[in-house]
Amino acid sequence: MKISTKGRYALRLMLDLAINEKEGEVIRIKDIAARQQISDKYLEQIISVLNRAGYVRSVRGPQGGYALKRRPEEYTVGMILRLTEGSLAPVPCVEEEFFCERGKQCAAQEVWKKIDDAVSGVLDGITLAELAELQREKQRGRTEEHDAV
Amino acid sequence: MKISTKGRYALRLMLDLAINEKEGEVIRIKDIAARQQISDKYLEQIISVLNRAGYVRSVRGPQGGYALKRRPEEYTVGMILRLTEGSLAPVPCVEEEFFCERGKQCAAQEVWKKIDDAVSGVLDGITLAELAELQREKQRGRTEEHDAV
DNA sequence: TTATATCATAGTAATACGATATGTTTTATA
DNA sequence: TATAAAACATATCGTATTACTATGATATAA
Repeated sequence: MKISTKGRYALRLMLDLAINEKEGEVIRIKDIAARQQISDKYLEQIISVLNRAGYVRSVRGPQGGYALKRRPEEYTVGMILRLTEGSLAPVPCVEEEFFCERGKQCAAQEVWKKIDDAVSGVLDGITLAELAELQREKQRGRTEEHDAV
Repeated sequence: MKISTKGRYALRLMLDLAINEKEGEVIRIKDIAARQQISDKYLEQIISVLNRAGYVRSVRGPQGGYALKRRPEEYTVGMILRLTEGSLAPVPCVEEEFFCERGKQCAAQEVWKKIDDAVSGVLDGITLAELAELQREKQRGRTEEHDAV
C-alpha cells in the first residue's frame, strides 16, 4: 500500500509551483529541486509527465522554467497522483477493465472496493489550492492548532 | 498503492478457514489452495506467518491441517493485512518511528495522514465474521441486491 | 513402517524503484 | 552571433520486491 516517490514528488512539485507562482513568471526545476531537496534530474523526468498531460506549461532556454497551466483550484490531489502513479486501485480486480470469474461471489473484493472508494474520496476531495493554503498556514508558524483542509 | 498477493491470499485463506471450519476439525492447505486456486506451496509460506502470530493453530501429520485460533469476530481485516503486508501506511513519513525534518511544515504529509486514516478506518472496521457472512450471502445467490458489511 | 501432512529454507525469473548519466534542442542575452 | 542557461529526451544501472518453485526435514495417524 505504498505511494512511490514519483507520485509524492509530483505532488510536492505541483505544490511548490502553486505556492511560488507569480503572474507571468516561470520557475526553474533547479529551484524546485533545491527547495524540495529532490534530485533535479529525477524531477525533470517527473515534470515531463505533468507537461505532456498539460498540467504545467514550460518555457525553454535561459529564464525558462515551468508554471501551472490552470489555477490551483482546478487540480485535485487525485488527478496528480493518478497521472504519475497510474491507477490508485489497491488490487487489479477492482479496476474497470479487469474481469475476475470469481468476482460476483468474492467477499474480499468488497473490501478492496471500500478501500478504493475511501482513498479516492480523500484524494479527489482535496485541491491543490487547499493544500497550498494549508502549507502557507503551516509555514507562518501556527500560533494555534487547527485542522484545515 | 497496491496490496500484494501475500496479503490478499492471507485474507482469502482466513476467510476460507472461517467459512469451512467445523468444531474440532482442521483443514488442509491443499484443500484451501484448490478452492482458492492458489499455489499450495505459496500458501504454506503465508500461513506460516499466521501460525507464528497465533492467528491459526496447526495439527501435523496425516489428518493434520489448520484452524482459526479464535472466533471470526475477533479478527479484523486490518489485523490480517498488517501482519502479512507489514505497515499499511501509504508513505514512510506517517509511520510511528519515522522522523522527517520537514514534517511540521509539510502540507503533503496531511494528505498521507488522511489516506492512512481512511484505509485504517475501513480495514479495522470489518471483521472476518462479517466478511464470512457476506460471502455466504453472495454464494446463496442474491435474490435482491443489498449492501452488507 | 508408510504415507501424509506441516514446517523450514533456498533459489529464481521478472519486474519495479529510484535514481544517474549523457546528450540534444531551444532561446534569451551579452 | 556566440554563449550559456534552461528544457527535453533516452539510456543505463544497482537494488529491492514480488510471486513464486524446489528441496528437503519433521511429526504423526493409521
